[in-house]
Amino acid sequence: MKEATLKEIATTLGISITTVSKALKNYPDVSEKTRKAVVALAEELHYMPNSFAVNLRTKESKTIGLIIPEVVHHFFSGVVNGIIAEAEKHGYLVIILQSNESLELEKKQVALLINKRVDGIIMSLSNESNNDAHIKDILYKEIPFVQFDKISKLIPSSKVIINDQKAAMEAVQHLIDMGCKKIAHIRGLENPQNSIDRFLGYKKALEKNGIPFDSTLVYSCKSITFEQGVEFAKQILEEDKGIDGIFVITDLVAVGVLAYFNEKGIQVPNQIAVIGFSNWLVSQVITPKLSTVDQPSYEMGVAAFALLLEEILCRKEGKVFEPKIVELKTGVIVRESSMR
Amino acid sequence: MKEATLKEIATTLGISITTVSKALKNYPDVSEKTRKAVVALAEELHYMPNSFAVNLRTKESKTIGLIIPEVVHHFFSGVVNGIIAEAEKHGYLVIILQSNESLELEKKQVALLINKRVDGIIMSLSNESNNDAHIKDILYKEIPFVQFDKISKLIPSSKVIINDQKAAMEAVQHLIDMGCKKIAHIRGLENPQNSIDRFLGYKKALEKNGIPFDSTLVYSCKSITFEQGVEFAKQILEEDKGIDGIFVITDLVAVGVLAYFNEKGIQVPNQIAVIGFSNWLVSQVITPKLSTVDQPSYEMGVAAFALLLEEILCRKEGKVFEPKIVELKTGVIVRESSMR
DNA sequence: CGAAACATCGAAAACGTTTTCGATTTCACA
DNA sequence: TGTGAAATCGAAAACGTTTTCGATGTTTCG
Repeated sequence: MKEATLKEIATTLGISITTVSKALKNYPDVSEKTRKAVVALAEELHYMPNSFAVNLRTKESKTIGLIIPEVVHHFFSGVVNGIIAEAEKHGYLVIILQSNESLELEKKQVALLINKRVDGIIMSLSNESNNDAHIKDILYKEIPFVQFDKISKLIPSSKVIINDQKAAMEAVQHLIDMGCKKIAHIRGLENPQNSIDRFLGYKKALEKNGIPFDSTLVYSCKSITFEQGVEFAKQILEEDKGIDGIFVITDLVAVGVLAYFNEKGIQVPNQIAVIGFSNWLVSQVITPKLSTVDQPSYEMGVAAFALLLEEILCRKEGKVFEPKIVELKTGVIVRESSMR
Repeated sequence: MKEATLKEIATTLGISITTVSKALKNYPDVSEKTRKAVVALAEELHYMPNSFAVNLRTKESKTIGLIIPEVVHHFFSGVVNGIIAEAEKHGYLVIILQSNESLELEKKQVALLINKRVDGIIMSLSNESNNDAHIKDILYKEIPFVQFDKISKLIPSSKVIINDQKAAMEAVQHLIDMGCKKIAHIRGLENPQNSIDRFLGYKKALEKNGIPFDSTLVYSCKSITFEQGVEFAKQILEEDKGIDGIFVITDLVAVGVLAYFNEKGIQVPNQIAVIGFSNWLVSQVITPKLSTVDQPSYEMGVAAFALLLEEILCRKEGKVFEPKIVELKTGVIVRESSMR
């Protein structure tokens, strides 16, 4: 089960390794005759360049690393999809690692990828991560690096993001346009930037429409779960504050809200309108169908790889690379839960 | 930004490359004194072995390839999760490719992985794929290979599967136990093995309970979608055959059925009980909560990597490897949609 | 004291490719 | 026929590691 090598082709053809290599890479200084002979024999032996040797020689692996908090997540698997597709188009393969939102694991994985000498790294930070040494290592070693979604503004690298604040504003504006007067917000955890930004967007939308902000209308999730949504929905009904619209941090929680409202016979959207965030699959199959904000996950993946490739090529030429920030558009998807 | 090498350490310490290499790998024939000096300097220079060179020398990359039909799918992302976790535990990285159910892409990707000289390949076949040349290539090249979920029985490799037939039988048995007398089956596409097996399981369960099989109670999906479920639910109500239980090929379609029944005020499970397959996230958040069959996706990933690793190690010692088949247990998850 | 055993080291080959640079041959043209 | 240019080839170094095998020096022990 020996693999064919340049040497093997060279000796059977009675020429040098150099010439064989050149023939296969269409160098101009090899005659048509020998080129054809080489190509023919290479074909016959199913010759494939040994990528280990090529890597060593060229100092690149045509492989990039990707670290995300979790694969089993609608948004991230969409991004993964985009990255893989775009990478493959350009002859790159993708190694995926999962931090499970653990800073410690994330550090290990960065080290692994650096050690593997990937040509670049794309990453969405775990919640605990921020401006840590392992990230600086990447920059220090001048490894092309792109952050997406959960980013650290302190790290000077290319970034692909959405404007969470603007997206949230549009979602709340939509509720207002639908006639909602008293809008609650079920927000995410304290720390994550997107949680904060969506909250700020909610506030700004109220301001812009002259609606006074009322902090008792903001409910903070302890965890991003269906059950959390059920709980807050119950609380909202019990408090009976006259809330007629809810902007929820993400669809999963929003679906919990809908489930409880359905059970209690609350009319959605007529009594209370609901809008979520992220356009999970579940939002399209729930009754009533959930309005939400579309995050272009696939496109984010494509953009992230494009930026990475740009940096890879730029550095290859020895130039300095100026990090870029790409902000992708979101869009409100209006469905039954808010249409009135 | 020069990387430290063995040579660099050797020259600054005035010893040979050989000794440095041995010192770092704890060979017995290097004195304690020099070992400590080497380790200290290596630490100081942040020495990391150049994996390209190691790959070339050892002929292994500590990397495996994974080809799946699609990442953005609850089941597959679960498997991916298991594989990545288990691989990392053993020092392996995972390159993921997506066939998008296209035979052509699948072929290209197999070639890519072979060319990359991954240490092994794990794969779930696309629907069109069966006993094709590109798969045989893997075996011919003696690359460790494991199939999971969507497999070809014609390919003699290790496999990780669930018993779709048995799982389907149990699901239907559950409906019967709940008192269903006339049970319909919404089945999947014609070709895929799991679609066929689930159908056979449905038939067997009926037989076993002395219920005559009625082919007019079987509805064949043209596509695995929510809308398809809605459509068949409508048809079932219109036909009014007295159906009181439905076993559906997968949760997504089952949720479509539930949505239509909800809209028409059909009582689930009292008038018609419904059970799905795969335990998608959506099945837990729909109203009524959908009974389903749990596929241990994470465990399948773990098992698949374990088998692959076994083959890798076995072949490394030059032994012949005898393919193994692991069949994982499924379980019926009883929720509201069938509990009565 | 001489031989054997042991401890410590290093030279060198090998993995397979890419690329530089010089060598050789061929050919056109003055 | 001689000269320069063009065409064609190959030797060799380099990438950084691993490992075999032999060399040298040191200790032990009969």
